[in-house]
Amino acid sequence: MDQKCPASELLKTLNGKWKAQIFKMASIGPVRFSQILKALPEANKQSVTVALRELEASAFLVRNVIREKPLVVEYGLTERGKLAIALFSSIEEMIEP
Amino acid sequence: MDQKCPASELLKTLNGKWKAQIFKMASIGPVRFSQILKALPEANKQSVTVALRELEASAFLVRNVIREKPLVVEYGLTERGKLAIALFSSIEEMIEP
DNA sequence: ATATATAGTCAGTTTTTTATGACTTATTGT
DNA sequence: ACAATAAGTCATAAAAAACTGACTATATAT
Repeated sequence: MDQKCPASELLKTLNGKWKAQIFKMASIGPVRFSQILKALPEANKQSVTVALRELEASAFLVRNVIREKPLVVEYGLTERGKLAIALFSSIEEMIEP
Repeated sequence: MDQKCPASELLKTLNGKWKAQIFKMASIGPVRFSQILKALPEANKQSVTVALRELEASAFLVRNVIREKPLVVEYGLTERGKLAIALFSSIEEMIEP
């Protein structure tokens, strides 16, 4: 595998089945895992987990453990994540009427 | 399969192994199939074909037959394609230094 | 006559991405 | 005591994307 195109790689981490929706939710405020699953009933757990891990790894989201026992976790946008939101907005503007 | 997120779908058609590079080439001027293959030696024919078909289907590129016999074809950006170029530029600006 | 270039197509395999269902640890509610 | 909620993990299966190599047709160049 050989991409070597930074824009492509970035686009790839931004792309993925539920990522746009996750960004949309996170743009309002920090989101929890269960909250995402409830909001996206068609999404499956594993895919959401993977999406969150990837977005965290690329510094778009921060994982924040609110309370251990019982485990409560929140995912919030980083500054970079906010840039991604702007990107999604211009993508939405590209959608034809 | 159920996406129902227009932004996601648009992002998906923009994403794909050689699409960013194809856009970059087309931003300079109309490109030919063989030109793309030469510029991207690691790319494979089939993938490039599929990418071109998808970008054409989503109205980012126009296929233009210059001469039949011998067959010469050019792919150029549409207005929508130019919007995509702008999008790629802002993606590039997101890449960390 | 043979090779090269044009722009692909086709069948088949490999790789990557998504999805499924069961299971985990700990807490709160009834 | 029992069910539900929280945030996942794990092995596996199915679906989508990418790759491989051979092949097509027409034309120009050697």
